[in-house]
Amino acid sequence: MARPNAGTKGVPRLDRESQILDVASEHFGTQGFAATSVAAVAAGAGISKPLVYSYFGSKEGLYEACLDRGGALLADEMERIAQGEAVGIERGMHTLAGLFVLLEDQRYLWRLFFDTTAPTTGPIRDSITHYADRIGRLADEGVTELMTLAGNSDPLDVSAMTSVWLGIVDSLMNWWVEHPDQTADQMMQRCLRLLAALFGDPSA
Amino acid sequence: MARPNAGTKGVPRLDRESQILDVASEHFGTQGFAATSVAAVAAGAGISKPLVYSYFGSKEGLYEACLDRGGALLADEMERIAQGEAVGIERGMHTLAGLFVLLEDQRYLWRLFFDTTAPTTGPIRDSITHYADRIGRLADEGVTELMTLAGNSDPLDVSAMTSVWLGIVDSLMNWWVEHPDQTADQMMQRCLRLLAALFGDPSA
DNA sequence: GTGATATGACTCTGGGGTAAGTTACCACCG
DNA sequence: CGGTGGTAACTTACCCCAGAGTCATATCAC
Repeated sequence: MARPNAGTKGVPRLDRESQILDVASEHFGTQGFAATSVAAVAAGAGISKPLVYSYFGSKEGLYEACLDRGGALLADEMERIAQGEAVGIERGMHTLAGLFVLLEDQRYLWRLFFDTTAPTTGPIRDSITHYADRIGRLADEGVTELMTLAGNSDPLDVSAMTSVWLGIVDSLMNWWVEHPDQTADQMMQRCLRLLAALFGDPSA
Repeated sequence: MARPNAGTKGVPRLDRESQILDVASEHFGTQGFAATSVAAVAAGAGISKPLVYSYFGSKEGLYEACLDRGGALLADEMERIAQGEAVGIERGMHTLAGLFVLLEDQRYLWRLFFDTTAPTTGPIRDSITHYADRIGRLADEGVTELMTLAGNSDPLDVSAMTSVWLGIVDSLMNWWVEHPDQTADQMMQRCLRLLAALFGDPSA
């Protein structure tokens, strides 16, 4: 029977995969795993569902591919930043600056790794754990430095502080999503002002 | 045909409703709306699915009932705390102390109002908005005070700082969920230590 | 022609929602 | 104080559909 839209459109697999991952990451990042449907992703990419399955195997495979691409991007950049000389609060600010620039066009990416509706078993669990650990280790490192300088090295305190730090990043990313007109630079300036307000920085 | 488990078990409606809401709030709060199934809630409460529907009408009705009960509890307590004299960081600490005591046995409750998989239309949207606004207004009030004292009253700055503050509360609640052995009092002491580490409090 | 790109039209399962029936409690009547 | 009808509390067994996943086929580049 006639299938008027079939046949290649001349888009190579790797390009198409990348395009699908763009759409899928946004859906997963904003709606969450459970609330995202593969059909919606396919429609968003302007293709049909079977092509998505042909390239990624399953919904979980698609999510995993998003995690791998996004996680590598995030973790690599954060590890690069962590090699700087800054410590304590300053290191945190450098990290934020890097994240703002990196994620300006995909602000939802951060949330992929904090989705409570994601499956907690199998390769997805592993992938989330892997990248969350890489990111978390850097956060932990920075927080440990800061806490040690302040004379506190209680492991639970460090753990809680790390969680708070990641929560701060999370809430800034969410706020940014809701304020699309804000540039990365404006975000950074804002963070510096907030910091100044908190610490009564005389330069404010 | 035989229905060996049918018939009343002598539990009055209001008691049963409350029990269902306990289970449902925990599921919704930990798994999120989309990833929670009514059957699982019913099983958790030791009853069958139709009873849940008989009492709450729909999955959304059930969620709304959770929101109403939890939201009233949260907002009332936070409004009570806000009547105190404390300002700035101190007010924040008082709020945390109150929340820790209030939520010691239902730490997931906070997350009901920050679930991205919840429907964004209809009465649920209204209910979330209502309580999030009540809570958010208090947070905004406290943050505005703090920022004004520091000489910054830019509305976007205040908005972002409020978001960060709510994010801090959120991350502390999440950390608490993952550390069930920690008491409310221990949490409060920990927060004071973290604050001291940040601000170099000489009393530390 | 061959293989990569692509799709229409299916199947099937999980979970929201329902119809109809069962049992226990209780108020009221005799 | 026993019967008895009404209602509240409950269940089994089902319907139904959205969405995950598949199959057979069609088109195009080379």
